[in-house]
Amino acid sequence: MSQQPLRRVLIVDDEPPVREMLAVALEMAGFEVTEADNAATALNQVTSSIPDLMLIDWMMPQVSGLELCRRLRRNPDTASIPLILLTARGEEDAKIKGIEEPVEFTELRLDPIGQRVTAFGRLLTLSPIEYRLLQLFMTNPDRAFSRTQLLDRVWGGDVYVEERTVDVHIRRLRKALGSAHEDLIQTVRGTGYRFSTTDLDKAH
Amino acid sequence: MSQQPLRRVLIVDDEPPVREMLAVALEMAGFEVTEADNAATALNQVTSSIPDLMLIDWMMPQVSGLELCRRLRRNPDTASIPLILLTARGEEDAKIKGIEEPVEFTELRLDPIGQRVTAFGRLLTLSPIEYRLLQLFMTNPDRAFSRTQLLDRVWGGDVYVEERTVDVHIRRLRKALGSAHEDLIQTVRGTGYRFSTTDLDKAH
DNA sequence: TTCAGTCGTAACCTTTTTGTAATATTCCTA
DNA sequence: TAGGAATATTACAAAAAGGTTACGACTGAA
Repeated sequence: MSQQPLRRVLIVDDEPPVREMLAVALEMAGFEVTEADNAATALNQVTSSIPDLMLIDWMMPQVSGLELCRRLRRNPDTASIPLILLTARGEEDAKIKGIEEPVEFTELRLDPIGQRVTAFGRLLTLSPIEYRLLQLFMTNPDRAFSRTQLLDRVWGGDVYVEERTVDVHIRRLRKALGSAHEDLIQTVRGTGYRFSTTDLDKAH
Repeated sequence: MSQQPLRRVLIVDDEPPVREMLAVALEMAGFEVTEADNAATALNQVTSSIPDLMLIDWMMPQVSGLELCRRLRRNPDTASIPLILLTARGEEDAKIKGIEEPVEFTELRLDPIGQRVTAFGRLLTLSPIEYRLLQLFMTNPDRAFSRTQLLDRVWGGDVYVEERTVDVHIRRLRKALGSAHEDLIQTVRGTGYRFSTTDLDKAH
């Protein structure tokens, strides 16, 4: 590799580990890396210094990668930045589709486009955090999340709130879901919470 | 975006949709894209034409992305190609480490993603310590652990608890596993415990 | 500015988990 | 086969974890 004119790369990804991995790989490859953990920060950074390339995570809370691309394209100053959307693999595809397609379990339906949740066809009222929590859960069923993971992925990596605060929001979410669906949010003792419809019979 | 000297990009990914997506994005960004759906093909292509950058999927059947990187680094001709390993998001990391594949022995199944254990398909109720004990055992079958080792690896190195306490938890774990699986947790007299499906003890 | 909706925390309550000690059993070997 | 050592079981009180509720601080819209 003779020259290295493509120097500055801006990575936009809400998940620190992924960002870190990419950053390390790119730095080892000789690039100058800047990071942003959400679309807003990225847009901000871009105005002050135009990178030569942007790596953008498709799935991000609040403003998705796709939306970030649109905004960049809309602005003449940033319209010509080469963009690479980082998508994930196999099981992740479902998650990506999860942005555009409704997810449904046992009459509980989450519509990511309209950002609405219905139970038996009736609209539920969820606060923003409750909605994002539920979206994370429903797009990752049967997966246990620690409180820290939930904070990272629902609140965002840069805020500091008590872990116990998660419990309170779980409580609020359960309450909002109503008796018919509240047990879909299961407690994983010693760890955190999990969304699951398979309530395998307890052996005893 | 004045010049565009970094032209040729080789994408190595076994999944057509992901490859396609990256290819389209890169081509729109002005790059010249070549594709390979496995490590062998990639190595082959690289010898005939050295790309300016390679995007490599970490998780590929047969030869993993990481292994492909090593091979490229080993060869002086390809050692200096900038590489970007495409990893998936958060949860994938754990899978790469191999922690997350479900483990199963004789109808006893432990699912690390959901943090659940089932016996004959029915959910078992395990306390956090019991779960961690079982996970250690099942991921290290046929290996005897001393009480001290168990304390270190399940409780963590910084706590002080009596060694006898391990016995109590083994008892609880066996009980929770039920008669069909309790003997999988074998006592190694004078040493500690072991998880095994083969009962080699009888010989002497 | 007011009002309703959200949030994060602290406080308090309930349930589960855990560590130990005390007591039974089982093993081995003298 | 008896005795001592190593485990298995049980019971229980303390500690930890999670559930709930209440409340003050914010935020935005009216």
